[in-house]
Amino acid sequence: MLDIALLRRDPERVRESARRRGQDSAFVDRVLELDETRRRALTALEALKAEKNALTASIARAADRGAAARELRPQIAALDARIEEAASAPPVIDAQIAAILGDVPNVLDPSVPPGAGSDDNVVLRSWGEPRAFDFVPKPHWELGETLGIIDFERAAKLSGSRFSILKGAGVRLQRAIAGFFLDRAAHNGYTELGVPYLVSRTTMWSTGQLSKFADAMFSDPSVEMFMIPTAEVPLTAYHKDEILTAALLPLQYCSHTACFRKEAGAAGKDTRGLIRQHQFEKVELVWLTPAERSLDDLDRLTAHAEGLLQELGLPYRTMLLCSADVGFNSAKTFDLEVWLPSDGGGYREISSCSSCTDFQARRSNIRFRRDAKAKPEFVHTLNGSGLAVGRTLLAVLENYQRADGGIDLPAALVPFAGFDVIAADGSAVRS
RNA sequence: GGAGAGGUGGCAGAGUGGUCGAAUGCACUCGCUUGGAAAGCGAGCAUACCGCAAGGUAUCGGGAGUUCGAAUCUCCCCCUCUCCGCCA
Repeated sequence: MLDIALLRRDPERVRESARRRGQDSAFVDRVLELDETRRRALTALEALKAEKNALTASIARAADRGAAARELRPQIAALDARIEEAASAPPVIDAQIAAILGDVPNVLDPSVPPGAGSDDNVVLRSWGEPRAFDFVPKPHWELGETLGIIDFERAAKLSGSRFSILKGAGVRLQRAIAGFFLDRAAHNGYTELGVPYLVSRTTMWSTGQLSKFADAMFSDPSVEMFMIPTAEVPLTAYHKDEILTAALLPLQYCSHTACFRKEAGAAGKDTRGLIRQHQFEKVELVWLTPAERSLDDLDRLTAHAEGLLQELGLPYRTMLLCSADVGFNSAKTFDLEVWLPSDGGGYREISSCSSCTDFQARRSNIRFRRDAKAKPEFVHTLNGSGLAVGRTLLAVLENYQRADGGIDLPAALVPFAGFDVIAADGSAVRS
């Protein structure tokens, strides 16, 4: 949520950000108008309340309270009527402002390049050479089915489309990937949390997933619980309603969770394979940090995610998302796209690293004090995948496939997997 | 699911109808003291909103009510804890 003070102080900055996102900026004037009305109504109401409080206090001070109360009752009753009338407006206006502001995306960082869509994202850097194959590389779903380590058919039988069942070496490899990510996260200073996969409506709202994205999430309305679309939600909201001390910052958390998404808007896209599933695993990295460190720490977080791809020897490129492609919560986002050799080759998103500035912290009410006497300030929240586990699995399968259909594991995964080859018959082999 | 207890400032914990935004302790900040430190002493120390300011308004889990007046009384809801039941 934006600070309404920012709209008062610098409305043009908010308008410009909205325009750069390709969105209507008319809400700025609407909110400012409501705000003006609200303040006038509030001042009037508070004056009446002050008047009443003064009368009440005089009763408390009177020698004979009963007599004083009887004497002042008509005056107070008259004030009560005016107060009741004056009190009706502010909450209504507050709700109107909150409803508008709650659906306004974060203000973009100045360094975000202009653009109209994902084609305008900027390639910042590339790492690694895509491997030259002396055979036609297969897509991972073919590899997985041939090896007998991914079973889409039976998953569809159990749950429908966009589900998969990993088996044997496949699920062991997935577990190794997650273990590798968590191990590196620990080395990079992240504290691992085992978090709930179901969270309340309030929590979802406080990290910006609601109310705009309710359609994208699985939920149980009977208990008002939502299945997390990413561990960003519980990790970011972990310190909800807390006032932290500056010495604690920056805080770094990571978690390996399943994630659940309806993918309602992606009908017909990526219908084959592991790319787009209703349920997938991810290791998420989250920072809480002071404003002045926000962008530097975003670079650190991104470097941590990139380091994983480098250790795995997976070629990737780092994209700076353009103004139209930056998500609702984010002020600035880097996407990491991993090289997939199948289908002629191409880059696919495997991590998205964002600074949400104080946008989520304001919704979550997460603050800190610079020193004992300082006023609490909102922290900045950063998040990024480190990395998407399912997509890493398919990237490993495709990039490390052999002509015979077997897979050579990248060296970094071997200690976590306990094997270094998936043989052509699907068996895990330690050579 | 049943029964009970409880939710007060950064923390602990008083407060059961008025002068209570809230005792006290801890933590923290500043000062005195000291060669320095500890102890001791003194002062300060919740949040949000409105206002140039003085100041005002609201907030004791959330909401509604009683009352001239509610942290305190009533009702509803939420959460936590304990015991019982059930269960991976």
